[in-house]
Amino acid sequence: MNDRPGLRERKKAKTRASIQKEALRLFREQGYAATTVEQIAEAAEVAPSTVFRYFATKEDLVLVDQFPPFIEALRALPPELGPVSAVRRALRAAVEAQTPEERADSLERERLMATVPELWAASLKGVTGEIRTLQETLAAREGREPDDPEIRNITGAIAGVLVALWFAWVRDPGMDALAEADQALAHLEAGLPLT
Amino acid sequence: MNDRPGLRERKKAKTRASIQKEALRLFREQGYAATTVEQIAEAAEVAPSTVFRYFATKEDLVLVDQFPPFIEALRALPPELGPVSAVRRALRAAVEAQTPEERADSLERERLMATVPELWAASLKGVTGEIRTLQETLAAREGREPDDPEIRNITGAIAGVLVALWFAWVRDPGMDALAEADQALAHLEAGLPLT
DNA sequence: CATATTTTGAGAGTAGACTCTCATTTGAGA
DNA sequence: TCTCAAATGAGAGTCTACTCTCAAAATATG
Repeated sequence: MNDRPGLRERKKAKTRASIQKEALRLFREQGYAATTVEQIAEAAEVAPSTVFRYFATKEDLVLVDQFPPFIEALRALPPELGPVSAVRRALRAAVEAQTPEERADSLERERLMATVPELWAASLKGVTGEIRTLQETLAAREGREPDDPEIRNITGAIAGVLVALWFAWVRDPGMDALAEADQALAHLEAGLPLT
Repeated sequence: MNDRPGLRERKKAKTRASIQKEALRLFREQGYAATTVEQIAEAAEVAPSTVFRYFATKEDLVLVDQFPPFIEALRALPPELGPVSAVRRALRAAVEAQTPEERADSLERERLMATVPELWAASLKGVTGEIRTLQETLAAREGREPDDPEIRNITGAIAGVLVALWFAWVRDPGMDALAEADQALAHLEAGLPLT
């Protein structure tokens, strides 16, 4: 009847974290495809079969959910706000809710994913699901069907603008991603004028 | 000195087409992952190793470049047109230049690519390059740098809207993809109002 | 301490994409 | 028809993600 997880649970969490950490390091250093599960197991000092006990597939070693906080922030915003404006605020809120450490970590991970084609590819299944969720959430805010073409276009445009920014950021890591994202969404909200 | 390719070349083209055709049929009927190269070889009445002589990887059986015609159409349009409007016309021009057969074929292919995560992932490297090309082309039309944030946003929004439509179309193959694309771009051009 | 449960390691096994080799066939050209 | 080069078939072989089994080790519990 102990709140604190027992030794067994703590050890499991540690093992899991260690496997994932080593995997990401190897992926970064030598590429996704070129890294075998065996190497990961060895680096994490664990048997290969243990890796599969923690992560069903190799791809799962990369996938992480940072999306729910954003969606929750979005759902919490009043529906009077337009979709783009709401996304803008939710994004800011979600980022600001992270500790600096979490933020650095997720930036590194995003960077890794965008840099290594195999990883970007591997994360794709998740990304499309996330965009679909965004679409459904925006639709709900406006009291429309998720497949409403206008909602679909807006969702697509938001995602497209952010992904384009993501790629630009990868080429120039110096930029302030959050500020740029805010500006980009503002530009989108204004109807994408060429000034 | 015959213009017409010799028997050998014609046979090769035929074999290649036959392999690809059977592969697409099997993918459609029983799924991509569930179809083995061996089955494809058998259906095309060819040895498995022959399949790999024509297509370096299983993924290559699906991937195709239809992008250049579109970009050329875009480059040919007068720069007075706004970016979105130009893309709209170029898209229409590129599609209309296809024979009905080519069109049906590429729709089928697109469908497979959007449906099967491995393929969508495999085509990703190409897609990102294409979007970059689009961005550069639009920038040139406007006399701007390719990395101009406004150009980047517009390019991202166009791509996002079209990709969102693509996915909607996959869920509902009945829709007229070209007409919908035209409408979606018109909506984008109007600033994505919610009516 | 003793027993029950969970987790792990070791390793054998499967499937399927992809490679290589070599003998055989087939079309090209004189 | 004869010779040469290219294409093919047959099949053995590799690589790696992923599965399964079972016994040993670690941990929980009384």
